[in-house]
Formats: sequence, C-alpha cells, structure tokens
Amino acid sequence: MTSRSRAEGASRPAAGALSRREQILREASRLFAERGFHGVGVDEIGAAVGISGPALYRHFAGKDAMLAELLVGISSRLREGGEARAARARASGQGAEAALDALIAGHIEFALTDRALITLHDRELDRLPDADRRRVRQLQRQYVELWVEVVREAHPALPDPQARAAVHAVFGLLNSTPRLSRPHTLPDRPTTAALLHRLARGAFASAAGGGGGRG
Amino acid sequence: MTSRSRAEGASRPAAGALSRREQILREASRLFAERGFHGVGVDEIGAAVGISGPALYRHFAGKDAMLAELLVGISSRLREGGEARAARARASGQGAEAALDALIAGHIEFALTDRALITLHDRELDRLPDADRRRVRQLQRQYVELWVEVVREAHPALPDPQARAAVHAVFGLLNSTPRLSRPHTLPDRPTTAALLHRLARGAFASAAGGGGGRG
DNA sequence: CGGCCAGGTTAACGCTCGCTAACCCGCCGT
DNA sequence: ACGGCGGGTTAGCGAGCGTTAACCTGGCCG
Repeated sequence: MTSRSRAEGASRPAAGALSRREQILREASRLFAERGFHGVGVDEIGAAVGISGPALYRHFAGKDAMLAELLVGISSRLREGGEARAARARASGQGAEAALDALIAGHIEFALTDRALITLHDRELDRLPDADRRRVRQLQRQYVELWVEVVREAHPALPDPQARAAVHAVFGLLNSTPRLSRPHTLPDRPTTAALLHRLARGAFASAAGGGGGRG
Repeated sequence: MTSRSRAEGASRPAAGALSRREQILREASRLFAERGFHGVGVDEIGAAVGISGPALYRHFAGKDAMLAELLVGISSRLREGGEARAARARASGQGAEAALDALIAGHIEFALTDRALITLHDRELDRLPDADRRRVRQLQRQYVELWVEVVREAHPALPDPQARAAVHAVFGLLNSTPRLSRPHTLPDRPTTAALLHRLARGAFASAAGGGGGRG
C-alpha cells in the first residue's frame, strides 16, 4: 500500500507535470463522468491520485467544491473561447458564416479534448450547491446567447425561438461524441471532427426550412 | 398524513387510470431524470405516489429493478417502433429516404412524449446491474444498427464508421429536447418536432460532404 | 538548530440510504 | 362467517457516505 509514494519530495510540479490539485481535478472529472457524481466516493478519488480519502480536504473544501470548480472552469473556458473565436472570425471580415464555423470548430475542439468535462457539463449541473449552479448557468446562458446571435445573423430566416432550440440541439449533437468513444469503431480524431462539423453546419443550414434533405 | 388515501378500495385502475405499478414507474422516471438515480431515495418515490417508502417492495424487487424496467421498456419500445416504422415505409415502396424520415419522426415522437425516459436512457445506463445493462445495450445496439442500415442506404457515399458516428450524433441532437423543456421560450410541440426533423435530415444530408453549409 | 506548516495518515462520527421484519386491515371467494 | 392475501404501515438494521479530529513527518526559513 504505502509503497513508492513518498519519493519526489513535495516540491512544485516539475515543469510539465500537474500539481496535486490538478491531478485531483482530472481524476475526479474522469470518475464523475464514468459513474456519476453520487456514484463516486471521496476515497476513490483519493486512491486515483495515490493518496487516501480525507487528504483531499487539504486541497478542496469538499466534494461539492471539486464539481463546482470543474463546471465553472469548463463553462468559462467555453464562453471565453467562443467569444474570442467569434470575434476573431468577425474581425477578419468574413461575416457570420465564418463566425459560426469558428464557434463550431471551437466547440468540437473542446468536446474531443475534454470529453469527461463535456459530459459532466450537461449531466451533473443539478448536483451543485445553489450559488455555484447559478454561476454556471449564467455562463452557459451567455455561451448560448453568443451562438444564437451568430446563428440568427447567418440564417436570418430562422425565428428566434427556433434558433435557440436549434442551438441547443446542435450542442446535443456535438456533445454526443464522448459517449461513442468506447473501444467502438470510431473514425480517428480529424475525421470525427470534420464529420461533426459537417453535421452541425448541415443542421443549421436546413433549420430554416431551406432544404438539405432529399437528393 | 393518512387523510384521504384509503378511499377507492384496492380494485383495478378504473378504465383510463394507471395501476399502482405504473404510477410508481412514472414518478420514478420523473425523479430519476430530475436528480439522477443515486440522487433519489425510495421514500421519495413512495411519497410521490402517496404511499411511503418500503411499500414499493410490494411491487418491485428493489430500486434497481425499477430502473431496469424503465430502461428495458423504453429500449424495446424504441427498437420495436423503429422496426415497424421502417418496415412500413419500405413496404410503401418509397425507398430509404422515406424510411429514414419515418425513423426520425418516430424518435422525435418518443423524445417529445417520454422526455424523462429519453433522458434516463442515455444517462443512467451504467447504474444497472450487469444482466439488465447487457440486455439494454443489446436493444440499443439493434436500434442503432437499424438506423445505420437505413442511413447507409439513403446516403451511399457515407462510409460505415462515419454513418455510425453520425447516427449517434443525431441521437444526441434529438435527445437534447428534454433539456430545453424548462419554462424557457420553446416553440410549441408541432413546431419543435418539425424543426428537429429538419435539423436531423439536414445533418445526415451534409454528412457525406455533399454540402448543406453556406447559402 | 528549531519550529512551522503543507500535506499526508488513521480513527471515528453521524447521517442517509436501501432493504427487511413484524404487524395490520379490508376485500373477496367459498 | 371467515380465512387468505394483496397491499399497506412503522421500526430498525447494517452498510456506506462525506466529513472532522487527532496525530505525524519532512523540508524550508530565520
């Protein structure tokens, strides 16, 4: 049990490595995504980083606080990344369609990289204490709002409520990736990213009724 | 507490009403969808149908059994409904596109009607005991397989792994509906159904790279 | 050199949960 | 008339949970 752990001293994370705190967050997100927030015990999270149970409380106020930090983190990264990409695309003067492409590409990037977090993000939100949940919801709302604006600009024929619903639906589409990541036959990452991009763009394109079906 | 309950006797459900067992399943699915399987206690489920805690064990072997029955139920209804619709569309001789439309319409029907179940279906599967989980996964796999066949026939340019990924992604799209059903501004049901249908069809249509983006 | 503190340890508490036990009662068939 | 039983009740057990307490230790700073 207490085999090799004590080596290395307790210095800082040595350049590329993760701090204890980051290790914990990473493992916690993996476990929460796999078995659900309530399905994972603190002892398990501790064990996953080589320490045991209550030692986690040296780094976090509690189990809730870990989930809160994960969800607030990804929500703000999504929003900030989205704002930045949309702004950049717009600055280059290519119009709303390019901005929408940038949003889609950014979201796919997130979804394929931080798969566990994307799962948590729309699955365990209700397990947060009120204050954190409100914060996360606010960030999510802003992110959705950003998308809705761009979508409406790119597809002016689409009424607002339907644009909103379409955005949520496309999130569902893009966020489905984590679930099919099992050892199943799944194309490699660039192929998957390109496919998801086409699917999302095609969905928006035919949302307004313009077609996209039939051959 | 023991106010009005004892009226009505214990006869059968009186024509249109639900049996106790069905009441329990309905409330359990709602609660599980709202707060997660582990987040709901048996006392709560009992209270939701007007009986208390352990009385549930007169109807089910345990909490697991309720979830199992819910998930097996919806998985088989999805599969059977899908097979039937696809077969009917094909029998009418309209080809694979009509069959795909029928599958999409059927799934939307399910998603908009049994919202809680659709949520559970791709969220709480891992909480099942092994035997039930295998059964549910088998049904899901068959349902996916049915879609993949129809999609490949409707869009022959799409390679198999990508068709498979596209099907999963479109499930994510269609199943996203439950989450936006809050008191938010959401179009009425026929509008939502039509929108989802267009989104799904548009996604498949541009999956093969044929376009669907741009205006 | 010595004390502090970051970051671990194990023990234990209290609560909640799923489930069982023991009991009860009103309906229905004989 | 009455026994069985379907379907309820409350009490309570045992396990597992998140969390706290009490203690230990090795490196760094004055």
